[in-house]
Amino acid sequence: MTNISDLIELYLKKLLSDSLHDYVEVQRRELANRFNCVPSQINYVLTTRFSAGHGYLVESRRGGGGFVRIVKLPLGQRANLVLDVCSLIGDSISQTGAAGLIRRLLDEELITLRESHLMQSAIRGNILRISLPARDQLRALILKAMVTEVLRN
Amino acid sequence: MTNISDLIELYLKKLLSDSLHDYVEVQRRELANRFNCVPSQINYVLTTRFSAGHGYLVESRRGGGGFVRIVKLPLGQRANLVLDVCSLIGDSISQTGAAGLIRRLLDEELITLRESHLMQSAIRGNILRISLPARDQLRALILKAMVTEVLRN
DNA sequence: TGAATTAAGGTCAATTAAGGTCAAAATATT
DNA sequence: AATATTTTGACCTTAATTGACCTTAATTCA
Repeated sequence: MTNISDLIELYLKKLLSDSLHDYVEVQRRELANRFNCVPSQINYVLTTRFSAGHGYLVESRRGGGGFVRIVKLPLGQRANLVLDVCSLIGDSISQTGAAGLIRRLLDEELITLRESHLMQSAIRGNILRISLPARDQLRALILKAMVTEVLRN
Repeated sequence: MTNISDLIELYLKKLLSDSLHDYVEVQRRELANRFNCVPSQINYVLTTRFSAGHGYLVESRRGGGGFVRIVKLPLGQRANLVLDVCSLIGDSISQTGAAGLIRRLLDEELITLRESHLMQSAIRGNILRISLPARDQLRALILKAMVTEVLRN
């Protein structure tokens, strides 16, 4: 791991975790200077390691007194997301209904592929072997517990 | 045993056993240079001697500052692990028993923290609200399904 | 005030530095 | 001799680094 980009990434993440806020502000020039690289390498690091997909938001301002602000987006920002999903589940849900919902969470990148598999496996009909009205109710309970767990924070 | 591949294999295994971690990082170019062979011979050694079947995991990165990381998988991380864990669970398991097992999977880094939370939430007693002998049986079924899902591959 | 200057940051393409694949040739084994 | 394993090299893909040129904002000064 002798490349500069990784070092810059680490440095910025340290700044972020040391910060009292959920963001950090730096100067591109100053940073480039500190790491002995050209300024555009900072942009390279920002786009390859601090993209929205990585959970970051980068804002900047040019000109005198310019800066680069890196904001760490708390995962699943919307506070009522868990409530929304839980009310979507209700107190009874079919296996296909549950599958579709888990799929949506995956598409929204709120859970990983492994997590989606994990959740699917826990609520399959051949596992929850009890008679039908109760089975869908139990599935709803388990699914809501898992969603609440994984979407919080 | 005068072929280069064997020497490279030995060299890498020595690096691994000398390492403080369960992995070692090398540069393909550098290694090829050290053994006076073409870089692709390193790949040959990796695929013939450090495959998953041999209990190793190989990751790599291209480009500047690229590397090859060889991870030695802890014994038993292979296919029969699922069987072992499942027989450990049996056909009935208490909540504390399940919690301990999930904790162990986490410690062994077979699952992530989030995944462990996910699994715990799915088998809690207040979720599985049915009378007692049946509840532990249901928990065993769910847990085995989840473990099988997440540990395969 | 308004133009010139200075001080930032942005874009993009070229270059460099890795690692990957695959199949042919060479060598060992059976 | 036939088969399996090892060695080699040509060609490919990905990631990092660099630099030339562009845009925007603040400051200075005529």
